[in-house]
Amino acid sequence: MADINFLKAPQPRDEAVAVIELLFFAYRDFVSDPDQVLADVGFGRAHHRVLHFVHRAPGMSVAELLDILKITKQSLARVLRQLVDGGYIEQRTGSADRRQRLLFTTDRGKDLIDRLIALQARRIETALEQFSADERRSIRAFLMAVTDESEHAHIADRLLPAQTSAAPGKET
Amino acid sequence: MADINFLKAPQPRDEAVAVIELLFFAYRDFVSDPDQVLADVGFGRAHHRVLHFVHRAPGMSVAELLDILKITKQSLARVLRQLVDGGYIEQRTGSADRRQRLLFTTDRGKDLIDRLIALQARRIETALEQFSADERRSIRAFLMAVTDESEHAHIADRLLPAQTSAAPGKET
DNA sequence: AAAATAAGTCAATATGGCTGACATAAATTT
DNA sequence: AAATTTATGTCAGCCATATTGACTTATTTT
Repeated sequence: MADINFLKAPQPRDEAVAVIELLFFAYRDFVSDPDQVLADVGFGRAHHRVLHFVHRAPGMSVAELLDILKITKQSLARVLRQLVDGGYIEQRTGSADRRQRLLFTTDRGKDLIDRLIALQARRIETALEQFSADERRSIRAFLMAVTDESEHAHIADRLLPAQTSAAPGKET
Repeated sequence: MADINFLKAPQPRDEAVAVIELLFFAYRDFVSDPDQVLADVGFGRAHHRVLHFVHRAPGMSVAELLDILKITKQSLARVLRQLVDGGYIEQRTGSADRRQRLLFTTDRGKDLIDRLIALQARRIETALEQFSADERRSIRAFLMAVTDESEHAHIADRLLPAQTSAAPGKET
């Protein structure tokens, strides 16, 4: 077997470097899954990211989206415009704060993002199959730990509950 | 605590979506660590990636590097030229195949990549601290499983042995 | 009324990627 | 030996995504 070495218990720095590279390879391959579907509708990965997060947290403001993506509003502008013009995303004036433009996916947007998520989820589900519930918990906890501490509350509050709330009665 | 939900055991699709997002956040933050250092020398993330992999597998050919990065030679050209012109990477004609230009980091290149790796490794080491050796093995195995199957031999052969061989006598 | 905020826009620029075409040298095949 | 293939480099043009900076409009907060 060629892939035995990475399973060894290496020195801390070596282990970190291995994980750095594994993160690169994993990310490189998993973000490329939707490329063909995106190209067919004339979109890129930036459109995918916007659609994904709007879908996952419907009604989010533009400012919140910018904060998740960590890009400037000028960068978002073109991509969001194309998504709105193409009928994938809808903007509604906020009721509490009428300055806000709250973002929602349309049926068309939902159809597209569902197809994109299916491609990536298949890869992730397959990768997770070999692990126990505890091991999967560790994997999720590790990825969270790699993320900036300051983002944790953000992520847990706005994104992850949206998914666990779909499976109620499943406490701790 | 706000970040309890992601630790729950969710439905397969929900779990996959959570992991997709966690991968996005983890990658987003960990690749940004070296940005300031890179900007100081006038380089970007593309230079970092090239320097990293050349450093980790000294003497690799241009073709091998392209295969790892999954970009075209025209995309690599400018970045590699700047690294060579700046004295960070050295090209030597292959002895077995004189068409090849084998790539090596110079002392200058090693100094820079060492600083960049230190930044990312600190983040990864900190994230790994809370996990046992078995859990860490699972984390590495998961990231490998997310990567295309066809890349496994490549990664294990060319990259990871270079790091475990640096700590000899540390078997299993 | 004044100041701050949310969003949008215009303009210029940088980075990193792409395709296509072509050139050179060296290795391999016939 | 000639023809072909391979490894690399290069020119030219283009596209997608991102940046900074300046400014506008509508709305909310002070």
